Amino acid sequence: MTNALTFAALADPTRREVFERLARGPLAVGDLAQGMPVSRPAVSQHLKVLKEAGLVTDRPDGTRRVYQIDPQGLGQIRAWLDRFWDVALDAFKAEVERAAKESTDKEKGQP
Amino acid sequence: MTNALTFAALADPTRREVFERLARGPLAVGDLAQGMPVSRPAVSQHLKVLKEAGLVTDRPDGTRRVYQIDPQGLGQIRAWLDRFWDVALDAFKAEVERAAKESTDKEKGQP
DNA sequence: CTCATCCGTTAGTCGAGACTTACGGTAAGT
DNA sequence: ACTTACCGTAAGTCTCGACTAACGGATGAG
Repeated sequence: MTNALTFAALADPTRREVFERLARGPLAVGDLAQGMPVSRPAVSQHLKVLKEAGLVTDRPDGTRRVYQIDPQGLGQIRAWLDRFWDVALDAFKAEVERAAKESTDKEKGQP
Repeated sequence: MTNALTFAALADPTRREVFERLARGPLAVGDLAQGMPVSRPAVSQHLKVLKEAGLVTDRPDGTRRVYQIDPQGLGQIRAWLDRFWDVALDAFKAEVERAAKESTDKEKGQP
């Protein structure tokens, strides 16, 4: 159950903002923190969490450090999601039919 | 961006455990809390969060209350995921090529 | 009409984590 | 060599939320 890190990483709004910005293209930490409501070290800490979750990758570029999206983390969530997708739809469909049946029973006065 | 509630809901391990149990079939709160490491009120609070996130639905059954999976919440995440899936793969592919080019440049001594 | 069962809510505690400030370390420019 | 730019990390503060214990409301059985 290693996807715990991935869910925890995407739970924070600031971290999702960082991630969505990186989705538009690779960025250095300074450029990333530019225009964000938090300080640069805060962004750096968030990037560390995202990296440990497999959501981003970093690469040194001189004195700068460029971050970029890593599909691996998204793959984790997608795999988890697909595990429940079909069963969730089936369960919901069954529930709708059950509720409909109960409703008709109520109209006729259930024996 | 209403999916904030969904991500926050799935971030907690206990809540994911509850959700995964419900994926195997509808359950009442007591049966759900049975065998879990937390108290019944804790489970009840978690169910409230999951319900507000659109991940579960509840239905009264006498003095009991049966909870069941709601596909809506999963749909939220899936939609969010699909927004980044293609662009993430493309970005990663471009990065791989860029790294390969840099590697060959280093071997030949980059002009 | 009790009595028992099942559940949600409130009050209160406690630990996790999000943030800032300050610091040290590395690479490029002059 | 010195300075500047850029970044990660350590220390400290503070808010949020996960949890338990206790209470109150609603339903079914006797």
